Amino acid sequence: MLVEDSDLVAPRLLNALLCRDDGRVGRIVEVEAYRGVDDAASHARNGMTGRNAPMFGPAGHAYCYFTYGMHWCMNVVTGDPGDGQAVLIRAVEPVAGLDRMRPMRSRARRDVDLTNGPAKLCEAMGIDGSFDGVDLCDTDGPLRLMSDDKFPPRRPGRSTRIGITRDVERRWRWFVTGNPYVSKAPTRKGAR
DNA sequence: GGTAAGATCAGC
DNA sequence: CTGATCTTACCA
Repeated sequence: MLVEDSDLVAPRLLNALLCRDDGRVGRIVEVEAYRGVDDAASHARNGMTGRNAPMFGPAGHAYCYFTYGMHWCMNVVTGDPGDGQAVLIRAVEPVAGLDRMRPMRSRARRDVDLTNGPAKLCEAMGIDGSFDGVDLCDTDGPLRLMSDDKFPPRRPGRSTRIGITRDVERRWRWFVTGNPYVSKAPTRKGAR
């Protein structure tokens, strides 16, 4: 069920739980789909490389990458092996383990700044390169994707993707409308 | 071997 | 709006 095109999986990951083995838990409130080798904005656009190899592996595993010389971001691989499809987790709402997150994000004065961005949530939850490729469905793993009784929103907010320079018109970003942890207010263009 | 750009963030 | 900071990937 996770093995599908990333733009179909992405909105369904909203309200799912990202869980660390130490009790830190975040509810996913913002995602972006990167659709593989045909997506000019994706890290997979030029095929498999050393860095993006996990994107071409099995669905349900993590793809973590280092960028701008200082930040880690994480994706959920969604396609069949060889597809290169993944969903970037752009924001979560902390629901447990806040006391462990705050020390990791000492620059964040307000709790809302703990996890309202793709690199911020990784810093808060301690996600780095050592999580690259881990199976998010492994119940004994260090990082897990889970669901509870809170279903994905029936009508999620939607907009163009953030921070990219190619294929900027596609509306492959989804978020929980009104959630304070969403990283950016929807851009006028392409927002709803 | 050199280099440009990068799925970001914080501070001015 | 700009600086930080450095890995990756592409090109010669």
